[in-house]
Amino acid sequence: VPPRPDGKRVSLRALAEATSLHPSTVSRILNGVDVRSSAATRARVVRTAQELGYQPDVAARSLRTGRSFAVGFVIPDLTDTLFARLHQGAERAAHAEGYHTLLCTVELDAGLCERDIAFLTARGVDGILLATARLDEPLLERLREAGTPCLLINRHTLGGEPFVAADDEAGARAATEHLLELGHRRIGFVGGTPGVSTAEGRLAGYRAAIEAAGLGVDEALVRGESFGVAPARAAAEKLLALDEIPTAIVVVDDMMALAVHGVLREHGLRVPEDVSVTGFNDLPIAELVDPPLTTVTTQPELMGELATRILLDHVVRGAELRTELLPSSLIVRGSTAPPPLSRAGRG
Amino acid sequence: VPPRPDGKRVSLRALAEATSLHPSTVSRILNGVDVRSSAATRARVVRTAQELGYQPDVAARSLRTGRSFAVGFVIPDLTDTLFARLHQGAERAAHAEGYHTLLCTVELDAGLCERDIAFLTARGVDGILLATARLDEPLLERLREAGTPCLLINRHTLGGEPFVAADDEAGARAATEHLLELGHRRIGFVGGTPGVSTAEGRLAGYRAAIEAAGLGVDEALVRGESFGVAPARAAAEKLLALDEIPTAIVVVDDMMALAVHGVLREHGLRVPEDVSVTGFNDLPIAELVDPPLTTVTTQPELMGELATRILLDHVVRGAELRTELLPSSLIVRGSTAPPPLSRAGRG
DNA sequence: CTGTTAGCGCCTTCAT
DNA sequence: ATGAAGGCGCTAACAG
Repeated sequence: VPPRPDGKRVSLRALAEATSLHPSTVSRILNGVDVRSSAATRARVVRTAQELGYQPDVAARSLRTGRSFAVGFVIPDLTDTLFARLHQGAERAAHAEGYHTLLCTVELDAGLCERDIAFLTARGVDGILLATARLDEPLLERLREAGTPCLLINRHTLGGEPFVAADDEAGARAATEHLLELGHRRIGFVGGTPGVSTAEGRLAGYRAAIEAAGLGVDEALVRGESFGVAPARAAAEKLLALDEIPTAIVVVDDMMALAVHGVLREHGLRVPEDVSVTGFNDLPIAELVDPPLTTVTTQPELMGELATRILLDHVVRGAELRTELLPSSLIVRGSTAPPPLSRAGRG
Repeated sequence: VPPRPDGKRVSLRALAEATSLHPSTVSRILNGVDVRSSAATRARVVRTAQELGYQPDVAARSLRTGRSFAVGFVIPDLTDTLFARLHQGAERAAHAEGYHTLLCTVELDAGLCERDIAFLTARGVDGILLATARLDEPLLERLREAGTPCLLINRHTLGGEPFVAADDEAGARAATEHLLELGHRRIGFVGGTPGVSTAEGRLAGYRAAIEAAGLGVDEALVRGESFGVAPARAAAEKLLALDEIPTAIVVVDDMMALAVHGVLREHGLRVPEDVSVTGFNDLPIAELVDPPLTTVTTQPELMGELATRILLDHVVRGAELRTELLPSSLIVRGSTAPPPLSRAGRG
């Protein structure tokens, strides 16, 4: 006896009896596969299926087809709004194909680990979206062996695996150029975890802009050990301990930018009058704080949606996985202004 | 032929052959059910299971047992950190029992709707955690009929359904009392969506504190049509349009409190010098902004964890669902201070 | 155009 | 203490 207390989920067999057809015929019609039935019976079946509220049993279907109709979504921390937004897009695209996402929460910056692979493969996900990849991700090989397709999202590797991510370099370059145009010449950088493409890409964009302006990169101005509020505060303190402090700081992330702002405040410095600050990701708070934060936006929902579509195109229809680089664009708000010297010069 | 390209997941049968036992024996041993085998063979089976990396096929197991080993988690929007934190706790507790959570994202304040029920029951979840209930939630009856247990989390109904939630009333009362102690007598309230327990409970706490202080509630000071940043701004504008504006505002949510702060700023008012502001939920940004936000904390991870444990105790072991009210506590930060008049009086 | 058959991997009753 | 048998609900080959 099946333990389910209510004995009345309509099965395919019940539907077949109701329509005086064979289960397999009904199955074919409802799945739109091998449709040789007349339009009349087809309509009849579909209608009674709706009337009886037929819902195919996913477990049975999975067992039979070998597909679970789930994609794993490996993410560090939904508490970070960026990842929540990525997931929102992914969920929407998954539902559109009758799929659902299976969340696998991992430690930030730890990459993919055995436990996660076990969790996801045990549930037989048909594919994986990995948002936490490091530049070197040896365990991807394990997934390949297991035959589970994997698409990187948000962060990419150096191994040439397909990914969907924002153009981090262009975003950081735009932010830095914006500061250069305002007249800043001494621009600090508060970065993220080394070995992670978002951190490295944004740093590269910062460097590229500085060098394109004919200025050398002063390595004393490049700080940041890892993502996170505490590291950001530490990095800011180091920048403020310099003999000559920067007049602007490019920060790798919005929350971290707010943390940097906090440290500046503690030192009696005002944003943007004394020091300009830029962030990354355009979190909802960015426009609520004072001053509203100049930042780079990256359309995370779109990214999640696109990545999921690409992955499911592969899983469901056998298309090739492919890489997409999404544009990032600068949003100028109140946290950036000309440097104090040029203001003094003007005044 | 099963479509899975790699033909080599170890099945129970493979394990049986490896141990020269019958599949059913192996099953019994691994599930710890009806254990009549000798300790020796038991150990041998467990060991080889680990060696071969045996993972029971969830689909097959679900089909057979009628359990899906998944609980649905109905949530409005992971972008709101509160819900992300609830989920984090829930996920942890679910994993501890071999369960996973199946996220079902719904519109904020819409309660439970047909589509969500269909989504979750189609996947045969063994239970549902509903974080978006309204005080009147007629569709819960539908779930009862379907035989899917449901535990409310975060918000409760008036129908007496079991829930796990924070003491919203006590939290708002504490915030209001704190303002009263600072000397405020004209305290505004920016509330959330009517018909939702968190909004109503916090409003009730505000009222209770005002009345306990021997003051009458001035209904002109009670504003707010629904949760959200835009409604919060509108409510703040209304409070500032009064002949005599409040010297403090209790806001039903942190993000909304920041929005209110923004409106105050636009009107040339400083927080807390001119107007004090309190929030609710203690989001991570609360301590990063300037001034850091005085708010009420509610341990959302614990709430998610506890609710999941209670639900699974019911699902797995048949325990009764029960209600738990978690304490909320006030965190005093920089956004609250004595009202301007008393400061003038002191000065 | 429709029905028959078989089996996905597992658990559970019943028989040894 | 173990084996045998059956079936959960569905789909995909192969007849008719």
